[in-house]
Amino acid sequence: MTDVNFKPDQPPLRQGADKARTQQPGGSESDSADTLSYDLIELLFFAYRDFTGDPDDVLAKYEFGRAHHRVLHFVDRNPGIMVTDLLGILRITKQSLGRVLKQLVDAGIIEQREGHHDRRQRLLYTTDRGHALAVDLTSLQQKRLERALIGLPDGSDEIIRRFLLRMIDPEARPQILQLIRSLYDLKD
Amino acid sequence: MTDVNFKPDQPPLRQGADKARTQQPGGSESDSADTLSYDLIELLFFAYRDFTGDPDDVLAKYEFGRAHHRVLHFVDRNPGIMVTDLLGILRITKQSLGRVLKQLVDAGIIEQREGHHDRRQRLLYTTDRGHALAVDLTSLQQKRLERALIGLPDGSDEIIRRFLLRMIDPEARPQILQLIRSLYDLKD
DNA sequence: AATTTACGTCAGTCATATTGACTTAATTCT
DNA sequence: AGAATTAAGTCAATATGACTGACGTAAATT
Repeated sequence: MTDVNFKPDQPPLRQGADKARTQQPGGSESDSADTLSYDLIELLFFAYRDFTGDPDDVLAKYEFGRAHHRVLHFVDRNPGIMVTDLLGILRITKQSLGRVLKQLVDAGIIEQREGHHDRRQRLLYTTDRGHALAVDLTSLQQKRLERALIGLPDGSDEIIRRFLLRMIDPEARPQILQLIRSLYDLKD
Repeated sequence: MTDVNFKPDQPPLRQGADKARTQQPGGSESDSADTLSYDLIELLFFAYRDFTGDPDDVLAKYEFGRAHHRVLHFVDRNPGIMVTDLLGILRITKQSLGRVLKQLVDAGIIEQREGHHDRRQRLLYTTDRGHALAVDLTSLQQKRLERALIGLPDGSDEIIRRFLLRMIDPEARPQILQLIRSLYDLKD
């Protein structure tokens, strides 16, 4: 067994069923409305966990964490991005970014250059090494996505893209679509 | 503007394009193989962020975090679960769970009862309050999922379920399918 | 009777995030 | 030209959620 610690020889969890509330786990009884369905929620939880797990393993060798990955990813995707814009994408504070960014710069993964027109700016770029690492991490995730998609009916990726886009807060979608340049045409 | 701090009046990010590496962001040039595509990766990132954002806001009022949510969720889903099994699902250590669980117990959200057959066990149950909170959080996420699904072609949810399942490490799938009882029949 | 299991706890550490205040330099506004 | 704003960085303190390693106790299993 890998990591998860189940005991498949025991009755699959839940040995108790004594209290008041009708003891149906995802109970279709006393619940809010028309039977909560948990499957998508839980699938998303586990899928995302494993999705981020691949890069995490590689990053660990560099003594980097997920925060470094996010910064590296968006800098590599947006060469010359301003610190302020990066903060906006990541929705973290300057102070949080500060430490992580410094480590990436010190490690020769990210480079800062003065802005052309605005000399207050420190535009961010990946170095060649940094770009290589970013590509490495991205292709791990890409491979997982490809493996998950093969075997699904034609047009599934389109459906999944639309689904994911619509999971995002409507107000945030325009900016994200802009970020993901390849999807300008995606039907909402 | 909500939260993301873009400047739509500026050229949509990236003002620089000077260095060596062909400055195509997701470069179809020098990259590993057949053009990395970033859209699904980024959609998943933002979708998951907003998906967890709804519960986070509610939990903040209780002074709880995402760790509490995960514990609450899986205890509510598996009434009478053993501490050991919960650790296995969450893939965290006893010590990490300890603090969070204690807070949930102190707040009257989760209840511990001695095992029937095995008196070493502290089986975990949500209290009525805890169950109510769990339902509350779940329905927020459920609503977001429903909003994302309406308008998609028939059978989309099936495709998405299969996709998400296949994003999970193959070794972990059996246990997860067992956890998500409603999906026993899901075609791999 | 010895071993293993379930649970808890003590103590220390780390990574990632937060808030608030303040500085410097550069740009923009009036 | 002077005032206000913006970009970036920094100091200091704090919180959360995770980790390791070690140890203890009670109950079950072998």
